[in-house]
Amino acid sequence: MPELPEVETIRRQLNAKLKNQTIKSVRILKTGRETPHGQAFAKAVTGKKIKMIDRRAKLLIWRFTDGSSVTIHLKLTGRVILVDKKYQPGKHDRMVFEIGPYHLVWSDMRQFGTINFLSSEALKKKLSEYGPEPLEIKSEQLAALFKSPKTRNVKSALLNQEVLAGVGNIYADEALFRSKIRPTRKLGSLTADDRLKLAKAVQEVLKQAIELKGTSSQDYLDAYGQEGKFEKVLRVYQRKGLPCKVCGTPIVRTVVAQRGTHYCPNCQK
DNA sequence: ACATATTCCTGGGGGC
DNA sequence: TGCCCCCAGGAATATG
Repeated sequence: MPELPEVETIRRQLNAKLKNQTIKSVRILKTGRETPHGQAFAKAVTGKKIKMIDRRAKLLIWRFTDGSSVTIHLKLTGRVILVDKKYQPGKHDRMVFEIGPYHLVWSDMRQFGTINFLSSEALKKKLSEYGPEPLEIKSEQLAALFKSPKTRNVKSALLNQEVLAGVGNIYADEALFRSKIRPTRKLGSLTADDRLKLAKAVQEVLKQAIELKGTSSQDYLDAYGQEGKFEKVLRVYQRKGLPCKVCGTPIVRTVVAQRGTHYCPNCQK
């Protein structure tokens, strides 16, 4: 599922192609997850010139030269892929864009994803709801976010987009493993050393995942339809019952904060 | 101000 | 082989 590293990978790929290009047409194949609804969406974005492709949290943002924008949240199974002009739309495709000489398809098997056309004010408001970008602050600043509330468990803090932006289930579990912290720990039980280790682990995991172009354990593909390679270095996520790569103890899967949660019962205290 | 439950949805896996 | 049931999960929303 697309988290910060996956969306950042797509952002870089799209920005290289779509910057300074104009949206020539929008074909809506399936309505319901866009605002404004239906043809009003197509009408709003047709003719807009892309100033840059941006990202905030897990949100892909097409910033237009007039200050308006399109935001796409891929949720669990969304894909945004550059295709050629002869492309035949598939079952799960929702929209096909013609942008300068390029063609772009947005698809979403489980239909959780959203796409919105926003005024500059609406975008500003939306982005203000997110916590800081973990790769744009110092590890000490990131560590400070894990101080309170003391009763919140550390996994739900990592997943909460208002605490920090962009971490989802895969990288939360991987960062907790790397910092040897059990996902059920309350923030109030973490030492200053735990918080700093966790902050550094979050940053390391996200950076490495961007280098490897994300994780494709489920449905994620990048803007060229390619899989990410982070899956090969996963240490706990989706490794239930497999031996811990550090100590050999079988990895445990439980549910924390309504999410499947993987950890090593020996390494993570 | 926290946790927990529910909702959206489809493909895939387990059970028989 | 083929049902049926259940489950994954981001985040908005409702409820405790």
